[in-house]
Amino acid sequence: MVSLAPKYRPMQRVFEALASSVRRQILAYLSHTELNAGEIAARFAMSKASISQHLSILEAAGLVESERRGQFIFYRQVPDNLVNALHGFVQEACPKGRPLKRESAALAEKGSRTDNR
Amino acid sequence: MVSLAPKYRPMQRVFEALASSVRRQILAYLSHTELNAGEIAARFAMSKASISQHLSILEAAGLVESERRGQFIFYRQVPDNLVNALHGFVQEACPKGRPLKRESAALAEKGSRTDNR
DNA sequence: TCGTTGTTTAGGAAATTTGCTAAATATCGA
DNA sequence: TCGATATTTAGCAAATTTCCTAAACAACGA
Repeated sequence: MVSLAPKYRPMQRVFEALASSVRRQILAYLSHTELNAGEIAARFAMSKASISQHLSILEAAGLVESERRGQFIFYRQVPDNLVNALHGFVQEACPKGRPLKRESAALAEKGSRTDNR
Repeated sequence: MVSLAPKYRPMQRVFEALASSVRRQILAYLSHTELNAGEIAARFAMSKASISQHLSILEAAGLVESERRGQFIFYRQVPDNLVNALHGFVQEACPKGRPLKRESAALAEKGSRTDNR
């Protein structure tokens, strides 16, 4: 009988955000550069309104942040947050001795734990 | 205009599987040991039928595998698959120069790429 | 073989997600 | 200030997810 984490916990929001391939693709675009909402929307066969909604979900999950500059609103990844969330998860869910687990453990050792779980 | 990956692609199934906190918790339980369906269900305030459904989603995503031994059906994590899926994702979606990214790149260098993307 | 235990499948209701169009808000440039 | 451009918010329909109960299936032990 585990008491499950409430829905609003950071970890939950992150994984819900990552469940959509559209949102994962947006994150991939933002891994190289920042882009404004229109530039992002132009890369999908979907209305701007829908992309805007996806962006707000990514933002609520703490994975991206936005900044208005003049007429445009630019989006960029929040550094570390995605890594930290995945790291926290891998910590609990990956079998011991697996590569990513070992790497994450090493990472944890070094400090800099923001603990997104 | 990106052509999004079809829904049945491994990566998509993995992230859909991870979107549920129940399923992530199951993975966490299975990281230490294998458990039969009843033992897993006993840890949640939820019907056995529902847990069975969650298990089948995890199995369809390739994250766990099951084996009947007599009266019981045992579940265990499929080694590497979770790590590989996350690794593939991090590869595309995490900003360059971030810790996990560098670690993953090093991992990729070593070969053993199953490429779950 | 029968009854019991372990697990899944079937069917359905409630909640959530996803996409759309239309309308609202914000900024720019003339 | 007006009109055009950029983006979000509102409201809604369709699809999906999640959980439940009841029934079916599988294996054990007497």
